[in-house]
Amino acid sequence: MRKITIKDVARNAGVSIAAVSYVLNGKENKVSQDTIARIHESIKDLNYIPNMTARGLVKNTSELIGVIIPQTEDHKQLVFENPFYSEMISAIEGVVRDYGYHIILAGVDKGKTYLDISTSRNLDGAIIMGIYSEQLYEECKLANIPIVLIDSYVHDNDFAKVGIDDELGGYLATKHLIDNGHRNIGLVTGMIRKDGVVEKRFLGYKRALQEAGLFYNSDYVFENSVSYVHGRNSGSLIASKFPEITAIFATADMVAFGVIRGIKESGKEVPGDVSVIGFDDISMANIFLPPLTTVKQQISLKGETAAKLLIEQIRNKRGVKNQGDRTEIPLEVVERETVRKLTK
Amino acid sequence: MRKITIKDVARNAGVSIAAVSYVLNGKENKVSQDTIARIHESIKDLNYIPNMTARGLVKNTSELIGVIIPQTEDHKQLVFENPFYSEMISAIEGVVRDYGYHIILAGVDKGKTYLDISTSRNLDGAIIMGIYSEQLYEECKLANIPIVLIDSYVHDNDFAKVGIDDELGGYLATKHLIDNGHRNIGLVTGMIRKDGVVEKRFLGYKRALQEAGLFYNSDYVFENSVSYVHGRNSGSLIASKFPEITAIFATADMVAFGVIRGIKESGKEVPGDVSVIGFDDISMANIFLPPLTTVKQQISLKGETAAKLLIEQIRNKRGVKNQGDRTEIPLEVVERETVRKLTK
DNA sequence: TTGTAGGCGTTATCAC
DNA sequence: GTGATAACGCCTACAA
Repeated sequence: MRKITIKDVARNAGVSIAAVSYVLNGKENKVSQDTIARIHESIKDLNYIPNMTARGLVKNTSELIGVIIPQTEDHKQLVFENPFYSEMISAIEGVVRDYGYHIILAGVDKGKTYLDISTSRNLDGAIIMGIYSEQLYEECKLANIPIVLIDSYVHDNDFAKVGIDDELGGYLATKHLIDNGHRNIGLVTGMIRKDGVVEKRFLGYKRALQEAGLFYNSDYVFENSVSYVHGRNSGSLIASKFPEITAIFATADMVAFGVIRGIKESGKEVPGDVSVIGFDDISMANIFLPPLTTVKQQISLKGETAAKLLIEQIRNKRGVKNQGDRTEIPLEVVERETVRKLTK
Repeated sequence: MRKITIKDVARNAGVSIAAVSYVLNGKENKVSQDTIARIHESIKDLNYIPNMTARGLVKNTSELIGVIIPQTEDHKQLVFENPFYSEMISAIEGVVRDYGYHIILAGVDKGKTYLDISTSRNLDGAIIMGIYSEQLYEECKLANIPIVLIDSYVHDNDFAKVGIDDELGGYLATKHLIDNGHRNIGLVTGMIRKDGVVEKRFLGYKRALQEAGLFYNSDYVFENSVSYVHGRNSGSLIASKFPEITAIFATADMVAFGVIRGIKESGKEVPGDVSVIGFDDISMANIFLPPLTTVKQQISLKGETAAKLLIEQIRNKRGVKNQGDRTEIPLEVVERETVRKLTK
């Protein structure tokens, strides 16, 4: 069963190839009403579907958008265990589809894989989630396509960025704890890297402490991977060795889940003995028991925004150059059941 | 900055275009060692990256694999909130990448979108997750590319299928409850559709009941969407109106989470008052508190298997036609803390 | 308004 | 061994 091409519809409609191409591309003013009708009919008859590959070759576009995702180090699997990413991708796919694009999902290995996929697939644009090496950013520039970075603080005007005010988020979380009467507040977090979201949250944590006249104690920060197990380890460590800590700010919900587990395993209660606040508000946060108090970032909105920004850039290719702005999605703490008000 | 092509490489190396193409495609026996070396050097020099689009046009392949995902009805968002899918996609992406393919992620709207994407993008193959209408399957056949269905029981030898023995899973879950002394066992589940996974699990539930000489009571099955909220509603309903029910089989972990929440909200305990067993063993199952007893399907393995099967089919295009086999991933119940042994 | 023809980057067939 | 050159399916001047 041969694939049917523009030629077939041309023949079937008794017109030229060019005519078909015209109506396919909306240049209908170049074609008579009669021809248009005949062509449309043929298209329907033959069930013709344009070949994007061929089109892409000549128009030098692909209607394809790359979504690049962090790689877990060990597994060479996408970091999908964290539902955070799935929610965002889902959102991205939604808007992108509305505009007629499709998504290519790809992890990036070591080496220059990114540039590879970008140019070999002729991507129209890309969304990059999470933080990467400088090298990746350099590659991206070479690729020379619109790119929007999610959650990156890289100082570079070549990329549009969407994210949140992580410093504020850290501040909000910590302040919420302070407002509830807590004074010795632990921080359980992933690696604090320069210009990473985690660092900002950490900074917010310190600011809230300082503003409240509280002493920042570096013994109270438990820094490791942003993972459930790290949370769990830290939780039990805190519960057993740091009885003075009455509240914990975990810089990701997944970590918070671990913290709570660890605490409970050490025979203490949340929020009875120690309060916990998370970060992200992934959908599990409200499903977990007890429901997690956390600072909510609107994950879907973030994805949508990134997608829209990207498409805008793609469409305005010739237009104004992107300014490197960072558009920020609002934040709010949502109170559920893991933070207790300290009376006394 | 013009994109550099095979032509540039040829010129730079002082050889013909054909020669370059040869070494690019491993037909090195047709080219002298010297030429090969010069070409490789030029490639590196110029940082040449082949254009898959052009290649695809002539070879009529794309090295692209479609991953089609169910659509939630309301939101037009991928059904990604269920981490189940993310885990699988992650697995798929991993193996597919190893073989040099990329993944196009797409939800399918109403209408014939699937065929569209498949032929317009010239997909080399596709993986379809979940259950769809007959119409979709018909479309797929028209597309005429290798397709593997995940979790489908469609009677059709044109597709390879990978899944699990859902009937057995349902049986195992229910039997586990029975073995722990429970006699009045509720079933909380998504819609029971003919040939759907849920129906099979339902059948397994009934078989276990029957085998144990237990009465099947249709009042005890709570059928609605496979969602957290449905679980929650059913949980509280059961806890308040069906005190005789001491155990519940929820046909998905997400539902089980809801059930547990509902039960607790009605002032009862899990597993103290009522036991709950889930299905899937998504990663949250072990993170949830209490850790969920559930029947584990190896989600990643399922994705990997599907991907490998598909690639095999793609590679053997000329070879044996797929037999429509359904390869099944083993199942096991993993005991955690939501099922209590009834002594009485 | 319509059709012809060149070209997008590659591959592959044939001569040389 | 090597190199023209005709496809692949489509778009778009340009000419008719």
